[in-house]
Amino acid sequence: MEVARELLGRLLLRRTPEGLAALRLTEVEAYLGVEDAACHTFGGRRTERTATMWGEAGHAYVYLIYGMHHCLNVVTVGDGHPEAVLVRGGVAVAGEELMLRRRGGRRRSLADGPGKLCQALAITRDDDGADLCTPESGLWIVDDGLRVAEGEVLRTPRVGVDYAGEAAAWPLRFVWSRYAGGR
DNA sequence: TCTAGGATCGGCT
DNA sequence: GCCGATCCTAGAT
Repeated sequence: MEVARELLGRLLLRRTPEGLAALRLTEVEAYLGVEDAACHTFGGRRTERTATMWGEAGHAYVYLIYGMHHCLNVVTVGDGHPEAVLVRGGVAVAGEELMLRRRGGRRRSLADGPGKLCQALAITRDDDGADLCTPESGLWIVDDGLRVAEGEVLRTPRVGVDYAGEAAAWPLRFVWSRYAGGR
């Protein structure tokens, strides 16, 4: 929850042969590991897919959903505690034209959803395990000093986890209110 | 080996 | 607001 809150306003950068692109994060969700029924590692599940969630904090956990979209997560705790933050949305601060091309010219919904965000940044399963703390990975997060005021942080239940029982109601979705609206 | 279903998106009504 | 696309993953057999 702490990392989710702190990621709002941070920059997610992406370097590929096509060029540099950057998003300022506006929407994230916390997934609290083995005790969270909405989390892929609920109940201690440990599979090939979720292997990176069980690994070192600060790395990317990328998975495919609905057979066609990718979702990017930031692995948090580490040390046997497989928790993560799902990156759900951001606004362009660099490389907007490049991201537009990848998104098929959809300027109004460039990266306001986890699948769209991955498409805009060309993130796939190949990026699973990437070290998000160094530019050398080509996918990394930086703090440029900007801070999102506490009064601008909106908290709601997470999206699409109705099946998760009690956990479905936990207010683990963090949204930068000035960018709320797009889902 | 089989099967059900999913941390979504976009087009259509 | 509804619904189909599309295929991997995980659990059951």
